[in-house]
Amino acid sequence: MGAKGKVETYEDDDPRAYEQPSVTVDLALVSVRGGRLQVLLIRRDRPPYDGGWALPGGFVRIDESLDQAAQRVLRDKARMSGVFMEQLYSFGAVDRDPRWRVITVAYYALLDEQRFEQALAAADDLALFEVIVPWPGEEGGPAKVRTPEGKGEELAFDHAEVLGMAVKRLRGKLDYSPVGFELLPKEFTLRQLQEVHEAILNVSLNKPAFRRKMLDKRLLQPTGKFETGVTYRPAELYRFIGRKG
Amino acid sequence: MGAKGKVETYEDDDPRAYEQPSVTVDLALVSVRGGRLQVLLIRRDRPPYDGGWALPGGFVRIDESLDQAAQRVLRDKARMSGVFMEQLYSFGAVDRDPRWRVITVAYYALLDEQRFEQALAAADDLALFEVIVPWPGEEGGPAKVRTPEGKGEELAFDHAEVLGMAVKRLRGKLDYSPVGFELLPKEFTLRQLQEVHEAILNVSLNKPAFRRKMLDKRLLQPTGKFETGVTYRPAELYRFIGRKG
DNA sequence: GCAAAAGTGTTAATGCTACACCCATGT
DNA sequence: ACATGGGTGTAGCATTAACACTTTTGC
Repeated sequence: MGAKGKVETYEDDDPRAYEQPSVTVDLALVSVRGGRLQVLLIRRDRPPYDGGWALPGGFVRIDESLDQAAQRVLRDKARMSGVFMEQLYSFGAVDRDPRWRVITVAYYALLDEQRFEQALAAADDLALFEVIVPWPGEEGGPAKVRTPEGKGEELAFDHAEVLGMAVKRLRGKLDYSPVGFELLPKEFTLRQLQEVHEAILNVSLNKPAFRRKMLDKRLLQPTGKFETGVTYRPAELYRFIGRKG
Repeated sequence: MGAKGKVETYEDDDPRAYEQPSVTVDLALVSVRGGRLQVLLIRRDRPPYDGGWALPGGFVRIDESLDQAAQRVLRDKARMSGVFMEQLYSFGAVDRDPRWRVITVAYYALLDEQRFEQALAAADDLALFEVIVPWPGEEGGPAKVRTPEGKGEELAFDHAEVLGMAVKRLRGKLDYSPVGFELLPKEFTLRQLQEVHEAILNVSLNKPAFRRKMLDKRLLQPTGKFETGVTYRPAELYRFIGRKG
């Protein structure tokens, strides 16, 4: 690879000189329903991990950015767009796919209950799982998943690590960013917001303290409307000031 | 690409069906010297960005993980190993390199003053720059760099964004993780630690408050030794309990 | 003694937790 | 009337910020 002149050239410029790893994006589609953190997974029907469950994903094409690839996968697999989505981390162990060398750039997307159910209905190959990540996960340990009936299932590839890191990231961003609101409809009660926080953190929170902390942030606008059809005093509905006009 | 059977197959399995993007790792080698945040950059001697300054980087090979690739680049470019390094973010805009489609996985590495100077001395193509990122960078705006003499320089590719995000990440991790210690020698004074924090955050901090906050974390061990050669009362030297025995 | 920076003590403000209590609704 | 959860007030605790002050060194 004839280096000429300087001892250390900046780079061996031409990528075609090497065999290239492939690049995929994988998506953790998460929601909170009934106080539980949930995720949409796709069943593998061939080896490796035949019968296991995987995050939906796909190759990054030569003419699209990483973010565009993630959006495309979201459209193709869940028939959905306009969802809050952020890049999570890139996973590049050599043997993470036993067939080929594949680097994956993981994203997580936050779906409110309605969109989550839309996705579940629109894509017949997606299934819903609860996510279990014990509290002090610290250095992003792996997540476990189980069916709503409680049956534990195996995650394919390194997707348990990916999902574990997604939950860890959510936990970290919860107080200083509006991720909590992305999991709720446009109008929601403070109790719903608290349930979202409790599901993500896997702890129970003090009601008055939570309430005041949220209101003090000046990110919530009271609508003057109230929930209906409840047998107790109806809670006021709030809007998040910022995203999702 | 003949999909058979199910409507949505899990993935078009074979990566060789597509033209593949290339993957590189780029490294932000940062340190704090003289109360200033600094970075090591490499001069480009050919288009694109001829004469501009870039983060050292290199292609990810087929038989090495992302972390291994980052370690290799650190060895090759800075002749160094055993340095604290973490993955930062992956950048994948289609036109971020005008020649080829290249996705880069960015890492940042934290060097103490001594290692920083070793790297600068060992690699004749690296140069030192000060990093300027105004405080409320919020959504990780681009960084600017200038020479120690104050001359502003251009960063190649999207490396201003990468460096900006590295600083933002450092700022975020400063309170709840030991990143500050990685920029200091094994034994250091509390004033030095404060200077590191001030340089990263670009704010000035209250001395007694900082002191107590650090000591209360139980991460610092007093050595009983004191700095020498100063014209004022010598400060005690502390060690970080944890990393770097 | 003086200058400079290390290191300590005190007070005030702030934020969070816990708990008690009242309010509004459906049955 | 009562059960249920929404919503508010208050007091206590811990953490942090600000400032004044004392200590130790070199000159």
